[in-house]
Amino acid sequence: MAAAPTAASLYLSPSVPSSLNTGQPMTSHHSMHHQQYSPHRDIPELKYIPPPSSHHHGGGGGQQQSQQHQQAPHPSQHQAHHHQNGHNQHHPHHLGQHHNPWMSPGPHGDPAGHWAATMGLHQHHPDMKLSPGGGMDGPGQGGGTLHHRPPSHHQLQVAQHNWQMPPLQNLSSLQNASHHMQHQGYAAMGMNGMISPSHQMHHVLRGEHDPDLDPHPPSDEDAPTSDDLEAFAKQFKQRRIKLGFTQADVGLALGTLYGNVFSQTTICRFEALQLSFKNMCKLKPLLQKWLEEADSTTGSPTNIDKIAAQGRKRKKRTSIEVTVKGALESHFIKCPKPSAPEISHLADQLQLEKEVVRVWFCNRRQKEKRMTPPGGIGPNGEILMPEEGDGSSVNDGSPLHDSCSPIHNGGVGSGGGGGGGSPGMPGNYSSALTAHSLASHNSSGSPMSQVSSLLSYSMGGHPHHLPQHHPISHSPPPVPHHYQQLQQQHQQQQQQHSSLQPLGLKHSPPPH
DNA sequence: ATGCATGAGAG
DNA sequence: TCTCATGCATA
Repeated sequence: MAAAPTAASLYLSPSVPSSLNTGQPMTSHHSMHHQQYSPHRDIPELKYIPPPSSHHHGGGGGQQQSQQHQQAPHPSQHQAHHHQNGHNQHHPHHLGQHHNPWMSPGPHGDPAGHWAATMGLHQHHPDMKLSPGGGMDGPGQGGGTLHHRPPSHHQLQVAQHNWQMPPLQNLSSLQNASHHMQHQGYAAMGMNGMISPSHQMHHVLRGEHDPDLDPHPPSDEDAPTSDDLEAFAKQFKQRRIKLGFTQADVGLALGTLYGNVFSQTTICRFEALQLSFKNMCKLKPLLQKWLEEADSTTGSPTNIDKIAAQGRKRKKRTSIEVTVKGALESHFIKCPKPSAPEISHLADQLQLEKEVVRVWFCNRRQKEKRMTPPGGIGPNGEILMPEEGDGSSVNDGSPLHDSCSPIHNGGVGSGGGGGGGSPGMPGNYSSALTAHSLASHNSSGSPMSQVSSLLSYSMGGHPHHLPQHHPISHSPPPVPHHYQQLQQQHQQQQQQHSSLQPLGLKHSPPPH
C-alpha cells in the first residue's frame, strides 16, 4: 500500500497501441475516434484500432463527444421519499439520451426475482455474484468473464478472489481458464495491463469512498436510491470524460479490476441510465471503484494490448426495413406478446425469419420496459397509474395468454394502455402508446403489401424512431426523473419476493 | 447511441 | 419461450 500505484497500471490507453503516451490518458483530442471495433466479427477485436470512420456524432464509441454536457453532480440525497405504488409509468420519450426509467418489476410473473434479489442482496461488494440470469456472460472480448454455469459458487468465488488478490493474477488465471467462451468468447485478455493499486482497492471494496468523489452520502452499497444512481451516473460520466477515458476503456478496466469486462455498450447504458435499476445497482460499485482508481491514478496509464481470441461468429445483424419495422410496431401495439403462431404468421407476412421476429418482439419488450414504466407519466412528470379497467389488457402477464387474442384492441391510441391487472404486480407497459418509429412509406410491395394493412397510423417518414411521447403524456419531461418511483417498485417487489434473504449471495430463491 | 443477437435461468 | 443482462455491429 505504500507506493502509489504508479498509475501506469490500468486502463489501456485507447488509441495508439504503439506509443504509450505516458502522460495523460489521451486528453481531449483523442476523444472521438477509436474505439470502433473492428468491422469483422471474425476478427478478434483489437478494439482500439482506430478506424478512420468517425462519424460526426462521435461515431462508434468515442462518446467523448459528450463532453459538452458536463454538469455538476448534484447531490441528491433524499432516498426516502418514494412511495408511490408499484406501477407508475412514464412514457417512452425516446429522446435522445435518456429514456431510462427503470422498468417495471414484471409485467407478469417475470423472473423478476432479480429485482428482489438485487436489492435484497445489496451490493455490498462490488462483485457480480448476483448475476441472475445471463449475468454477465460477456461473450465479448472480456474473455472469459466468469460466466454462469456453476450456479453461484463459481462467480462468488471469483469475485471474492478479485477483491483480495491482485487482479492481474487472478484474472488472468481465471479468465484464461474460461472454459466456457460461448460463441465469440474471445480468449482471455491475459493482461489488461492492469495492476492493482492495492491500497485503494481496499477501501473501495469496503465501500469507503472519498467524499470528493462521491458527494452523495446516501447509501451506495446497500441500496442506492434512484437519485444516487442518477447522480452517480452523471458524475461518473463527467469524470470519465475528464480523465480521458472512453466508455470502452472503462469497460475493459473493470475487467481488470473485477474480472468482468463490460462493453462500451454497457457503460454507455449505465451512464444513460438505461439499465434496469437492479443492473444499475450492480454496476455502480464497480464503476465507483474504477472512478476512484482512475482518479488517483491519473497521470500515466499504461497501454496494453489485449489479446483476443476468436470465437464463433455471430449472426449478421439483420436490418429491418423501416416499413417492416413499422408493421412490427403496429403489431406490437396491438399485441406485445404474440404467440408463436402469430409470430410465424407475421414473419411470413413480412418475409422475415421467424426468429428475427421473435427476437424483435423480445427486444421491443425490453425496450418498452426500460422506456416505459408501467403507468404513465403525467405532465408534471408524475407517474400515472393506469386503472385496470380498460379491459384491453394487452398482456397481463400471464404466460398463458401471452398471445393476444385474435381480436386486437385495435387502436394505437385506444388507450388500452396497459392495464393489465396482473396478479401481484402491475407491470404492464402501455404498449398502446408506443406508436413511434414508424416506417416511412412503402410503395412497392412485396412484404409491404401486407405491411400496409398492418400499419394503421400514418407514419412520419422518419427513418428512425422519433422521440415520441404518447398521447397521455404531453409533457416531454426533459429529464426522466421517476427513478425514485421506479426504484420503489423494485424495493417493494423485493420485499415480496424475499422476505429474508441471506444477503450474502444469490438472488432470488426460486421457489421453483 | 442503439438495433439486433446470444444465452443463462426460470417456468 | 420469456425475461434479463449484455454485447457485437452499426447508424
